[in-house]
Amino acid sequence: MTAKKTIRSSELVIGAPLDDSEICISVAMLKALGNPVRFRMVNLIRQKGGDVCVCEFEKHFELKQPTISHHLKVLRDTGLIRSCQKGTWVHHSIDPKAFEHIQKLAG
Amino acid sequence: MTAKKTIRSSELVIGAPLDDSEICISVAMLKALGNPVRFRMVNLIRQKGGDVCVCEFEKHFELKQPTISHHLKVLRDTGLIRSCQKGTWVHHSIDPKAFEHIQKLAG
DNA sequence: TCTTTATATCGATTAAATTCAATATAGATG
DNA sequence: CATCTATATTGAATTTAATCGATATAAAGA
Repeated sequence: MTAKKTIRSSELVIGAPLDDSEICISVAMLKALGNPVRFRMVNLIRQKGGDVCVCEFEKHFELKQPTISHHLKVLRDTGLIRSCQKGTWVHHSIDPKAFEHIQKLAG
Repeated sequence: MTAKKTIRSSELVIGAPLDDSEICISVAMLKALGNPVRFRMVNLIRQKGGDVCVCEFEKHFELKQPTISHHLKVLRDTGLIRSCQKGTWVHHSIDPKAFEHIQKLAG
């Protein structure tokens, strides 16, 4: 269940009459962040100021590479992070729009 | 896995050096909201302005009463809502502190 | 106190998420 | 092009979450 559509930016708050696609995207984001591994990954990227590669995550988490890769994909698919390939490495950074979106929801 | 402890209110943002209990509480909140049923429940309470009873949820969701009750418990245990018994009915309302917390995390 | 009504809990079933070994891919380098 | 290295994908096993029927509890009213 991926959610790649963009959504309107006004009145996007829990409590407003949200349509199904808005709810679907919002829930996907919150669910993605609502996992301890992924939360810590995002925390790490923010601490590092962006551009963290997969091998860096492997150092910080006692998880195998396919698992790291899986979680990064979930974060990417929900729009929380962006990935950019630089040679063999892939650098991951935060997508600020997603966090603005969550802020509005809670606001 | 419940998370009822209160947490410090300064610098509580993803990207700051969060300790385990802060992460645990934050993740529990996000996970609770990251479910379509619970998201819509919170949405409904906010739309109604608070004080929604279980039977009201039963009208809006095609779920049996034990399931509704279960989801409300998850929302209560993570601090997103508060429940207050009035006679036989139980009224549910938002706990604003939880939403401030989420806003800070994303900010 | 007996019954009714609203909500909660328990136990079982089903569905979904997490994890990893094995394998694939794709860029870099010799 | 052969190989090495970083990352992705696949498929299977395990764990966790969602759902519901049955039943319990607790307040209200007859």
